[in-house]
Amino acid sequence: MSVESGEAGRKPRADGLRNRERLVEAAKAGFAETGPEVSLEEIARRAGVGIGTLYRHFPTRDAIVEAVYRREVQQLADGATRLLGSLSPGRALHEWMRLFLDYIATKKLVGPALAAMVGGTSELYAASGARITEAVTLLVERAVANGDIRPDVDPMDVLRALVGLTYGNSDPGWEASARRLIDILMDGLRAQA
Amino acid sequence: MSVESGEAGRKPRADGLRNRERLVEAAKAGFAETGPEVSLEEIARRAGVGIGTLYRHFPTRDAIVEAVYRREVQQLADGATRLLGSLSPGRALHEWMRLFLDYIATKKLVGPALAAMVGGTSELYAASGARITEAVTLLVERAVANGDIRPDVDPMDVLRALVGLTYGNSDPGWEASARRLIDILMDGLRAQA
DNA sequence: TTATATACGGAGGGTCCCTCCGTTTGGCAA
DNA sequence: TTGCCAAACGGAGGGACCCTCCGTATATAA
Repeated sequence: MSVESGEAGRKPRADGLRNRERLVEAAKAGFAETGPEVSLEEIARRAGVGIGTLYRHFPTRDAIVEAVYRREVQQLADGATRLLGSLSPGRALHEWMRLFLDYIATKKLVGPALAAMVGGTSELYAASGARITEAVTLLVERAVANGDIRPDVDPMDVLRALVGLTYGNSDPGWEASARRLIDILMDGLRAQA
Repeated sequence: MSVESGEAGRKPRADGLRNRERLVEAAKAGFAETGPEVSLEEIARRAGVGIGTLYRHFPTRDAIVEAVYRREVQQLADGATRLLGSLSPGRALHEWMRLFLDYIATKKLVGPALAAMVGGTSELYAASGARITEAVTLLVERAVANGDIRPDVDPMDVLRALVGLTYGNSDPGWEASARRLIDILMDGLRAQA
């Protein structure tokens, strides 16, 4: 009675947080190596935890897929500000595009899993789309302001180009080719009109 | 030595053919009711045969999916000539459009399963597309020749309209709505320019 | 009718899903 | 520090599914 009945109970246990993190990491690796159909027991094994622990943290398969996906998007968005902190805006944009490739490689694996679910996929994609848009807009605006790239660049065009690059992927050697195209794209952006 | 070494061996056993047919029928029903993830054991159960029999006829899941799909397309294409044999060309076209709806309802279930497979889907779809195109072309040409519909109708437009009708399906009541639209479409086709 | 190639059925071994519950451990109060 | 106990752990186990293998049954041809 005397205690506030809010839900700010005790601090979450350190092992719980650690295992959750390990599971997401293991799931990401599993999706990348085995594909979206990787078994949950395999993920638990990779993470070095029991299957029960996996199910406590992620009651459904969708839950862990979403966790992986959300984290990737978050890291990609955070990557923009991080790169801007240590590089010139132009180089930050260039590096971020490369980061985008890794993101797509992950999304390519996670995407089908999401698509296979009934409903539920759109909000997740929409939310992630907004974050990515913010990130690329920030990068382009800074690069333009710094004179690193031509001023008539629409951030969304850059995003479209990046997404476009990734179509027709899944061939071996695709990623190397996409990296070369990104370099070419950057050359184009740097060329003052 | 004295016998031709071709592969025209003995006649296939009647029970083998019968069970194969039952399996395809059961698979179709299973896809329709349970969805593309229906278990192979469930299909065997529906067909009233042992699981071993299913695997002998269809060594992979893909094989039975393909069998169902191919048969549906075949039946739809055959439906065109069948209807032309018993109805006026205009009515045959109308009935065939309705038949198309059932086909789409099936394809909608089979399609995702095909899409989920890696590769292999395109040839199947391409082959079926050609058959459907032939069928609709035949129907439209006959109906035009008979004066049942206006002469400036491109068969492919009819096909596109039919496919278009089916977008945004999977809602309850979709099929009834599509049927009404087909009636309206036919009225439009009948109206002489 | 008999021989035999064909086809049948389902037991069985392996994997996976998910739940349940006895055991362990980290956070916190005394 | 110590001890309590909520929180977290792990994995056995039941059920479903996948697929293979092989003994049994039967349709066809001679």
